[in-house]
Amino acid sequence: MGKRSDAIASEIKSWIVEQNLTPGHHLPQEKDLIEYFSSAKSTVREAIKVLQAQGLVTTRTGPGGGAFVTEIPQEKALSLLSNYFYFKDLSIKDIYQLRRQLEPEMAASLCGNLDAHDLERLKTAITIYSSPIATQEEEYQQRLNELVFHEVLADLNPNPLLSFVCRFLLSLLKNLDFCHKIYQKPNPELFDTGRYYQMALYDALVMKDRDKVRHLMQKHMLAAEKIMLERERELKSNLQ
Amino acid sequence: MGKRSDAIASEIKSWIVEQNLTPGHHLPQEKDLIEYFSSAKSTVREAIKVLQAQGLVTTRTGPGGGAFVTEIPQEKALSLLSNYFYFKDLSIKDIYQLRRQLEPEMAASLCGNLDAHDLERLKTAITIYSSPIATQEEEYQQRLNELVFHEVLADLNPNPLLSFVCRFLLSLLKNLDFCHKIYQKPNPELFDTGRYYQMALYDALVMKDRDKVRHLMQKHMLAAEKIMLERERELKSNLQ
DNA sequence: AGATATTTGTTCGTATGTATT
DNA sequence: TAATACATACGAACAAATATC
Repeated sequence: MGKRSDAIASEIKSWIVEQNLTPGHHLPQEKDLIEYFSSAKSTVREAIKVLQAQGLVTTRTGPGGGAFVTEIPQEKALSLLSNYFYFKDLSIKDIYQLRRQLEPEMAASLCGNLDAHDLERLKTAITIYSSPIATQEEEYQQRLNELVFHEVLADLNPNPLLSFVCRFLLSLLKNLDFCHKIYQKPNPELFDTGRYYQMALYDALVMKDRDKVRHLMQKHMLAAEKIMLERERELKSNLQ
Repeated sequence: MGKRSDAIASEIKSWIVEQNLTPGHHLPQEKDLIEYFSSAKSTVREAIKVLQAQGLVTTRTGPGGGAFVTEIPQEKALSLLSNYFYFKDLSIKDIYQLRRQLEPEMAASLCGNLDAHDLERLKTAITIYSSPIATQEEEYQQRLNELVFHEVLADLNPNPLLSFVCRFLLSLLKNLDFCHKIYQKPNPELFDTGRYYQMALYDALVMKDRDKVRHLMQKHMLAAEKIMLERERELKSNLQ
């Protein structure tokens, strides 16, 4: 891979680590990079574009503008990672094998570390999806709102790794084609058990009963997986 | 974000999903893309460069060349994701909170699904790091070889998600700055317990004793975490 | 508020490198 | 070996965005 622009991109990237550049630092301007690498404008621009596509830098026009080192937004990282799994053909079983392990740990580790405001966020996340359903479109929205509770839990967790992986699993449930189809069908069973567990989890979090939180989330995940697997089976048999 | 090249990149990306293009499909040639988007050469090239940086396409020169849809290599996905955590300041605790949950599940789910060849791979992974240590440099190599066993386990696992996350945790242990430092110091305790657990795990996998596998890996992770946390503490106090 | 200067973004034409036939 | 088809690199002119006065 002797491509010049790629070489420039990786050299600039190694600047960032070697000089310990932090978000906000600005890289040399285009014209200086052109001179430094003695390359053409387009070539340098392609190099910057690579870094931009990976989320490492952002650019601004105008005086004082240029390319700035940036902290990759979570959304960007989620979308970059989902590309990797696009051709991997994930199943409900695959996703829940991780959720079963991680969601209980995440909820438990949060126990006792939530202030009143955090608990309030969780409460509103639950109420969002308690409202009655009118149209078919709202049906699907309810399925998504069901996940909001878990998204809030992930947001509140101080472990960036755990938080990210859980959010990624949630994004798969939201965006994966077959999950999309599963969620589009009415699913009162999933709705009822989901709501029950979320309310019970909220109470246990208020009580700071860590073991109960963990245990409830384990049961919640097992129940959700069971229902989702059934829907997945139905979906597959309908296709044949 | 009204940038033309980004808009072109995301339109091409949506072609890939809408037309269900699979790895190997080739996109229109540069000149056709230029015509289709009625944009300049450099602009279209920057768009392709974005997709390339994200691993979605690769390009080839020469007749029959062009941009081809590709399956993102695992290495590429690992490196893209590690960018996200570069500024996140992860700790041993963060990493092991996930390893504690996932490694036992991974090993257990493998139990009974390994053929003779797979077991052979595991065995050689263990023996790699049993050889005696001569130089200081080999000391560090030994620390890395210790992880090879877990990498093989991840490779063998049929769940792409579980496999990827475990590999990512391993790549953090290898590449993160402070882990690097921890691993550079002699650590006979980590070495001995590691080797003990890996051999015990191998035996349990041969015996297809799933509960024992899970239990051993849980203890292995707890032991490793304990030692790593101590080293991390030492390192931090040395810096002050 | 408006003009200006600065910096990235886009255009276009040309030349070079590389793999296929 | 030569011809062809394609990406890659070059460079100068122009457009758009934005901070400053």
